[in-house]
Amino acid sequence: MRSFVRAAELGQFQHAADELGVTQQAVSKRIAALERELETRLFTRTARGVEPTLDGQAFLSHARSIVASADRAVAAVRPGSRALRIDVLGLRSAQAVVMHDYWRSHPHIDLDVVTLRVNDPRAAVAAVEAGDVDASFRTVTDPAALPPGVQMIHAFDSPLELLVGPGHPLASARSLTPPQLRKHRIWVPGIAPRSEWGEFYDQLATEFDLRIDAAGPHFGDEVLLETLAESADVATFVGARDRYIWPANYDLRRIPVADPTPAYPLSLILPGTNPHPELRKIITHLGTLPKLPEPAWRPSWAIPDPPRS
Amino acid sequence: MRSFVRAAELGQFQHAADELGVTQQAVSKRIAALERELETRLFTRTARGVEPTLDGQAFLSHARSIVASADRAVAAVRPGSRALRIDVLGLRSAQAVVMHDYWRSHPHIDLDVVTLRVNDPRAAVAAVEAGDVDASFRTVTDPAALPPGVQMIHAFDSPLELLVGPGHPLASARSLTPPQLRKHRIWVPGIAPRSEWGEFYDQLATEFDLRIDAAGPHFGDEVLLETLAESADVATFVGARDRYIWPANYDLRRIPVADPTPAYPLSLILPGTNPHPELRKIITHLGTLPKLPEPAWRPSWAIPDPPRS
DNA sequence: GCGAGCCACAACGATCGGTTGGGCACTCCT
DNA sequence: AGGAGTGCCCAACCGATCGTTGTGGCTCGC
Repeated sequence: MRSFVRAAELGQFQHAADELGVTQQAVSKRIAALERELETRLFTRTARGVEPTLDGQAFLSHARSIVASADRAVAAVRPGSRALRIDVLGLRSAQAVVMHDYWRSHPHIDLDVVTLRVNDPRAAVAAVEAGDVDASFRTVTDPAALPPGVQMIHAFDSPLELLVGPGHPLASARSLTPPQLRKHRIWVPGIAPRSEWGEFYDQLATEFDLRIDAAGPHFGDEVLLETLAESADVATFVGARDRYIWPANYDLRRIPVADPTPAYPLSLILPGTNPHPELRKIITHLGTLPKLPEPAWRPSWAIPDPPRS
Repeated sequence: MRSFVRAAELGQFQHAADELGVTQQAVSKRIAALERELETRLFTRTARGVEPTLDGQAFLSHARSIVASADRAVAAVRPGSRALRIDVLGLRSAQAVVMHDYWRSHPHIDLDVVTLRVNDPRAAVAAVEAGDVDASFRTVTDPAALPPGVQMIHAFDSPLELLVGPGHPLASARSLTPPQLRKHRIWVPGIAPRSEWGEFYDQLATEFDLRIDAAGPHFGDEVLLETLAESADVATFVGARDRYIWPANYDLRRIPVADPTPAYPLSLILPGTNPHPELRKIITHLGTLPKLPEPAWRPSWAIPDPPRS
């Protein structure tokens, strides 16, 4: 592939061979193999070199894309000068959506979004400390326990929305207040009791006297959505930015909650010194996200938004 | 690469091997080779399969991009179901810019922009007839001479702008009319006498009594631009959409011409029957381009704009 | 504790990919 | 017109690689 690209750009097999450190015959064989595989002639041979045919021109842009991707791929795992790597809770989470948006507006950044296969935020702290990831969208409820060299900052607030099926009594509401959710069963499966989210829902339930049922195992989003779609009295919470686009969307409705807006405060754990240079831009971008509508409710451990630098 | 992607998606070497039609050992060796090359562990081996490591996750998205590009690359040259292929005069031409804009707003189209290495528009007609390209942004001045099965339609009008260096007497004008260009030498090198562009400039010069000097060989855009930049009495014409971004831009100025606006009418040669399905969308898109400001001047052979369908 | 399932290692044959050497076609220069 | 130079292709050779079969180690579940 590289031989093809360089040969097309330089117009001569010989020059491409010199650049690649092989003989001209090797390049010739590579191109010939490519042409045999594609059953197409990619170059017209002239007296002073080669020129891409129409097929060769069409192939060239894709070939460039391949070698560029290959370079990025090795750069992504090469220690030292590797791509910015950020840990998110899942590819459908608001965190991932925000990072995706950022990537779409900055297409040239070398960004890799990964998910640490751990539940304990302290493992995420260790991963940041060890350099396995450059930053992690997780929250430790006791910031004082952070080891030196690791800091946690406020990322953005994720306001909650109620997700209900078409048969639910609140299905046609345009907006809801927390007191209106009283007596309705809210099911958030797969939330561990002592986790950040468990604490969050505990505080939320206590504050507004809600019935938030965190019990029961989580059999996957499909099961949850199907249950919601068919039930007339079960609802759940999702973040406003969470990605919920399925092939079959079950006709579910997302209803914003306000007065006050309950929001989960997302944090970013990152090294205290020498963060990845691209990370600063992302933090700046996080600061430009729309603010939460006031009044808002946040759990007790929420970090105040730092002054805009 | 495909082995890696499928193994990561399926979570087992065995399943990936079955899909790829090789043995599990072969997949294992491929991954091992990849890991040796990258000097990184891409999977953690568990009792019930494999799971991507952080590096593996980071690598995965790039690997997906590579296989997708590879698939597109072969599709681009596979006869039968191949990508839409359009011939433009050059990658900096207004035609190419318009196609690039179209691609940016329709990223999923499989579009290949190529350049036929011919000067005669009849060769472009033959290429369309033979199916080497799906369409060509060229113009034959006698549409009646088109063979059956090939048609030519109006694409869009490319208004002219004057390109001058900072020392030229017209350099500070915000806009110009054709009569104001009289007595100024306009140099358009590399235009063959009997070609479409030669005819165009002939008619333009006659109409407005201009000094358009098409003589002299064309030594490349760099030479032309450098000449313009250093000369106080030479100017040239460029299309308003032509791409003229060089690392050193020589402080050249583009000055629109109006009252009337001289415009080169760009045509599209395409098969009369069974055009590529994506081509219809592009033709529709061409119809949505901003119209030429009136009054306008076009050469005698300009095709009237067809009624909007 | 034992079988099932999955991955890694070893050995072997076929194929691939590179090199050297030679040849042909074309251009340029004398 | 002829020779030097250049650029690509073909042939022969050889080492590396790739995929196969066979085997062993490991974990999980019954």
